[in-house]
Amino acid sequence: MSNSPNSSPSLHEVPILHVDLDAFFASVEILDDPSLVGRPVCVGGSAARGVIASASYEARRQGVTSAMPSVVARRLCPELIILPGRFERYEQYSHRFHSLVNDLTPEYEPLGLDEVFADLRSLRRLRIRPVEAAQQLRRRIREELFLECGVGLGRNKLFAKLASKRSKPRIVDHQLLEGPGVVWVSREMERNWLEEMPVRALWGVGPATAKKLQQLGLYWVRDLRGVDQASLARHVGSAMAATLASYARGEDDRPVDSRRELKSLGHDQTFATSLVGPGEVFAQCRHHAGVVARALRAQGRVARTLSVVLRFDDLTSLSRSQTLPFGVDDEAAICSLAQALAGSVDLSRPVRLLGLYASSFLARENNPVQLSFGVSVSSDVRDEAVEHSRERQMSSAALRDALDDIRQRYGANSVGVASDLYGDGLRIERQRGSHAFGPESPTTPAP
DNA sequence: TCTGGGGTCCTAGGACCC
DNA sequence: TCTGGGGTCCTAGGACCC
Repeated sequence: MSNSPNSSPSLHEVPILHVDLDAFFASVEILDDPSLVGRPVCVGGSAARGVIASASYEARRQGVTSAMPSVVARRLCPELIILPGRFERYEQYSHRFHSLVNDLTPEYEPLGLDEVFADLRSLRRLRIRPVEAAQQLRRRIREELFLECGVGLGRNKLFAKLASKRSKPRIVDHQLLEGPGVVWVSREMERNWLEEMPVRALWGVGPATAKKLQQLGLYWVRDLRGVDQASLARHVGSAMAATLASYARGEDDRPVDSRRELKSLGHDQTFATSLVGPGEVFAQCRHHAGVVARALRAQGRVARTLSVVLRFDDLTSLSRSQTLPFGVDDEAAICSLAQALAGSVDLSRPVRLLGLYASSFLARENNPVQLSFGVSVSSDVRDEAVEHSRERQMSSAALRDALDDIRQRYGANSVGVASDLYGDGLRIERQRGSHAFGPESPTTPAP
């Protein structure tokens, strides 16, 4: 890796840039609270089932890494400070980060809050060398956001990402070693890079795929070169086989896409103590429905498909979904569908995680039926409510049909859930017992 | 040591239409 | 009367990314 500045490559050679902020969440926390400087800081869940989302380099020196269970992290580093995370704050920093990249080129594609790919080809007329552009970007991120980052440059996303990984600081024997900050992979270097790379380093190869490849005797990227793609496909699927074959040749045709649209959104939560029984699960559905409904409205979208995911104490998961002929963004409607979907599975086992996801988006103005229900109607819908009373009747009927359909498919009545729609409100009752789990409190009588 | 929460994409089977 | 094949949508599960 001869990344000496005097052999700086051309834009033609390394048009793709990847930036990755160092220890992003933890760094923001330290910026906002200077008393944390020099201390081992993490962001993550501190409860029994929590994991580390981001670890400062001081924490990493003690062996703490992201995705590590917090229980383990604390054992490695008893003085570890685990903060709960303030995602609105990280989003503010992320927007400022994106706007610095945007000053370089509008052709960029965010990956999470703290990484960005950029296509530098539009800089051609400025006669700026890619390494120079990368160094400028790093300087601005440091001087204006007070954050550190690593930048990689390559022919495509594959090499840019591998390069940015090498640009970062490393921990060796509990000591922090500075990284080069900017790393590029020139055409001559590409083959050597791939030669020494384990398959696990490739994008899309996680623990499961790595294990399958290992069983086939494939440990290194170079091992993939001679493999017959059709026989590889029998083990890892045709799409993965094609991707691996391309990457092994250093080819990656994924474009930098600055116009990607959100395809799904949702909310899930792992509980320190598992939920027991339909009552607790349904109450949590209502909370999740509120989160998802607000997120949809913030996006100006309605969703036709809702999915519920349950994870049990043995870590097995199960999902149920339903696609409607119209979109919803209303808390009451989403809640009743979520409860019907959750109620269609056997809830006698404790539930460790409950997730609720929305997809198949429509723009609100393209929704064939405008849904609205009493308790959580947003103001703009309420203004239209009177003149759209007929549509509202339609939507109530359509929603009821959807709920009936769920019960018919899954035999939901057999697990003790029934529902009724009345007026503008919605209520779900358990057949056994008189508890109500609708939008009203359990003791509220029907109007 | 025992695994979060935000997402994306792929696969496979079934239903339905032409 | 018995049967095809392709396309699209939906559902469920799994793997992966940060």
